[in-house]
Amino acid sequence: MNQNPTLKKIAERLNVSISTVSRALKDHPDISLETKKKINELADLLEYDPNPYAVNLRTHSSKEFAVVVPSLSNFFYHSFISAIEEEARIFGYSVIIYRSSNDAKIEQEILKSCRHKRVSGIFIAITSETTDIAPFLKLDVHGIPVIFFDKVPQYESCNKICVGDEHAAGIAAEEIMNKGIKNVLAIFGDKNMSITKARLEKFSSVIGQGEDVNLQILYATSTDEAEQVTLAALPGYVGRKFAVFCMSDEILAGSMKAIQRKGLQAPKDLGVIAISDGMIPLLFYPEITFAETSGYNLGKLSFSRMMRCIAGSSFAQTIVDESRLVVGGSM
Amino acid sequence: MNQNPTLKKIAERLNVSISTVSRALKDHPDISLETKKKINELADLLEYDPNPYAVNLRTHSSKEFAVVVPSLSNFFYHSFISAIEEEARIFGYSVIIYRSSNDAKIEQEILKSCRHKRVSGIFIAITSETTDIAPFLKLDVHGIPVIFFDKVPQYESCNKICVGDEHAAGIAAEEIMNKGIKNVLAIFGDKNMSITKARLEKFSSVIGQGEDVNLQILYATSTDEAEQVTLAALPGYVGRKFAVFCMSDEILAGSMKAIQRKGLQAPKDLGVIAISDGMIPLLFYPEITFAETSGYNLGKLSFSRMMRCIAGSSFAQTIVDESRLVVGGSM
DNA sequence: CTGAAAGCGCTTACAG
DNA sequence: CTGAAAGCGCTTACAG
Repeated sequence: MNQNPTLKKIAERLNVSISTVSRALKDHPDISLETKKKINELADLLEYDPNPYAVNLRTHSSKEFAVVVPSLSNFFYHSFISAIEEEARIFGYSVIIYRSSNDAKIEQEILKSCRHKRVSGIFIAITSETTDIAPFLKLDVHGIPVIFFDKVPQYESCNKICVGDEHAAGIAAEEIMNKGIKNVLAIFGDKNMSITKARLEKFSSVIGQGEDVNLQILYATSTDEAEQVTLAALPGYVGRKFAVFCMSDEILAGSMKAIQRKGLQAPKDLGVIAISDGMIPLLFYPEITFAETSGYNLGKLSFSRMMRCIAGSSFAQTIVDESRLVVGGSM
Repeated sequence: MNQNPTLKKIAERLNVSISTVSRALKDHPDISLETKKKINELADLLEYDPNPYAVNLRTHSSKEFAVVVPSLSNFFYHSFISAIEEEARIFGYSVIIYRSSNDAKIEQEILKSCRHKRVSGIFIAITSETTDIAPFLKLDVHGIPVIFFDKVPQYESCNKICVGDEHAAGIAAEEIMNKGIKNVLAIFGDKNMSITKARLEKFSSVIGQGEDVNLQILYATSTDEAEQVTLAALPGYVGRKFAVFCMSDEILAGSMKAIQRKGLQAPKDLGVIAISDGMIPLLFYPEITFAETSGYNLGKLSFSRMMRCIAGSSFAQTIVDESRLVVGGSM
């Protein structure tokens, strides 16, 4: 059973010291070209790769980023992770993905593991239960930068990269206004979430600028509930020119079920518009028009912020990514 | 900046040797109860946790499993990972998730990283490009068990945990027969994939047992293509009693779009049935009837196989998880 | 230009 | 029951 090659083995075979091999492999200027050449050749031949545990033990640094998300079955996080991986590859980092299952206790365990592993940095969308952000700040102090994305804490002084909730809600509302629709049924998520508040406020304010507009606002905390409330509200609109706005994919899935159940078809019988990461709107015909919240963009932004932190930038910053309208056939 | 506590620090504070601390913390019988007690108390107080790099360097073993999947935006893999994490937590292992992006080169890099990290075991769904399985076998030889799941290689002598393709196709076909439907439009995926062959063969054979049954088989390698081929085929069926069978979620998404586009509604105008992991069928009203392929079950099966390998079982085994019918309202 | 040595934090065979 | 010592594989200040 051939073991992984080590510096020692290479050194013995070449009759040089371990130090020399180590230096040659990292192209240290002290080592002669000739020595470097023969060492590199043998290392290539043996497919030498440094033992990451030994390196870490010595240097206290891993070239690893951690990404922590509440859930993986989510197009938005998926594209976020894609963006991080793309960038990380370029800079020679690898990416470890953790899933908190939206459980604050698991999140704490993951954090601890990240600390012990001395990851180079953490990208995290916190759970909805997370209240204590002291552990995160502590990591930052210990030299492990933390970039919060999407689900971020209220606390001001940390690095936050967010979806432009107001902006997305605004362009959805404008699209409704542009179509001259005067009756609007808007379904929002959990009243207590800051994301709901931000989207609701902007949406209402834009819609409120129209004349004679009739806006009904409902809330749902799950896909099932969204189906129920939409189902109950729809009869009041049938026959009139109206639009349904869904503030998220979770809501959209439920509302679309209610709409199908009532036998209504967009854009003939009603308009449908959502804020979405872009997966679910494509499953229907016609495709649903939506204000896109792009995980991919957020990933790119987060990564460049991370690299700045690693380079030593210490001030915290909140970055907001703007949304764009993706036109389907549902309005 | 307070560093992480180490054995040395605890030893110094308590005026004992590092060896004693190490032993006390792992409840070694040699150490007196009294000593153990005071050491454990201090360790708790300091929130001591062994440095995983040092432990690994010494013992050549990490308590980590790697899960490698082609894609994360997939309900099936998501529930597979859930199952693995649940079990791993119980046994004190942590789980690292890698994504190969269905790229054989990235897969190789991940494998290399797993080897260097000396993970305790690997669960992998291989890419569709993967042809050389020698690297996997090599890991097995080096004492890192590899459990293939879902997307598995042809090679016989390895541990494979698969979805029951034949079984799922069989129960979907039976459901169609039971409903007395004589016209069947079946859409399958990439002709070259073994999964397609297995499902097709069983499906055809069960349908073939019916009398006067008219079966049309089409292929599509993407959601868009599924939409196109379904769209082209539908007009031939309108007005007759017929069913559409979709062999996967990818196909289902496309076919449903075509069905919606033609203004057809299940179960009034046609029957719809699929093989699915259970996410997409729930987005429609009525919900689509499907033969379930459960990632969760597969995860549980894979994990118990893994633990057996770690315990020393050396013979390879192929396990097939059977499917069950989830009745929606589409038939 | 090259090497010997110390040390990262742990485990464990050996000695007492 | 406890400790000194070696060593896992690496890096780097120090010496020559």
